[in-house]
Amino acid sequence: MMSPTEGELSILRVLWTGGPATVRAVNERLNADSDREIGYTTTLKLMQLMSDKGLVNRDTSARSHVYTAVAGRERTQQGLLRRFVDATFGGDRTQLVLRALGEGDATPEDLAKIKQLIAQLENPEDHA
Amino acid sequence: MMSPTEGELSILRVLWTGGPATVRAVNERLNADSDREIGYTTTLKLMQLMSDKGLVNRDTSARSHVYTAVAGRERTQQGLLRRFVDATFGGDRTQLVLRALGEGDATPEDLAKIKQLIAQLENPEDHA
DNA sequence: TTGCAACTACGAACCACTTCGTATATATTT
DNA sequence: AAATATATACGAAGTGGTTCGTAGTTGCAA
Repeated sequence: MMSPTEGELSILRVLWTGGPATVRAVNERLNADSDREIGYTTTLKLMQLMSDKGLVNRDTSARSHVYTAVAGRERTQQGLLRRFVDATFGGDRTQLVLRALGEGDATPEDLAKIKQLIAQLENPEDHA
Repeated sequence: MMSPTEGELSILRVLWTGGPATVRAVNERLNADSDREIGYTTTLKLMQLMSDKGLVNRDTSARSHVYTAVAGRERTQQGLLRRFVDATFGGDRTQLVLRALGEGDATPEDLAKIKQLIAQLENPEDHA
């Protein structure tokens, strides 16, 4: 599965969180979230290309086509993460984590979640 | 400070780890690390552009110019990380961390380092 | 039924990045 | 001194992504 570009990713995020949607719905959501005004046909074109690439599925039975994300959220994020950590941290994932936590605005809840995962990784049998 | 592109980043990584270097040295290091053969003039051009952008400093006193990274490693990585986490995880840094750790190949040493940082974040006064 | 609104299709321009060829200058070797 | 190797400079093309205008179609409302 090919990695989405930034523009494609912003559309996938809409479909991941809100479920299947029309071009208009996606475009409005996109414009609601960002300051930049994005033209309707721009979103349309992008979603058509995504359909060609197989990133989304397109239901053409109604006049307004309904698009559904095909690319899985976790798989896609994993793929992008790998590329990013290779390019920016030379593949060292721990460096990435340290840098991400180092910004200092993680909440106690965030830290708790992370600690819990670490505990699981250290003692797999406790949670198998 | 502007964010470097992927190509620029690969050059910065060489300068960060090895210190100031000539175009030839950087190009050889680049080719040693990757399978793709990168032309000498390609590296040259890229480094010239980086000099124009202020990402690197250029010492032209010798015939072979010597380049030094200007963009700081940590700052640059922070900037790229921010963009990435915004685009891919909607700005949720904790999601990024969980995903990064979830791949499952972190060593006990990695986990220890991360735990230590978390401890510091939870009890700042112990390390102030 | 006539006109207006909303939809899809698609070409084309634009932009940033990358890559390399070629020209030219400078050092080094024979 | 001539030939060779190595540098920089720079134009130009290729690529991928984004953006939008315009044309054509379909539904809906007056």
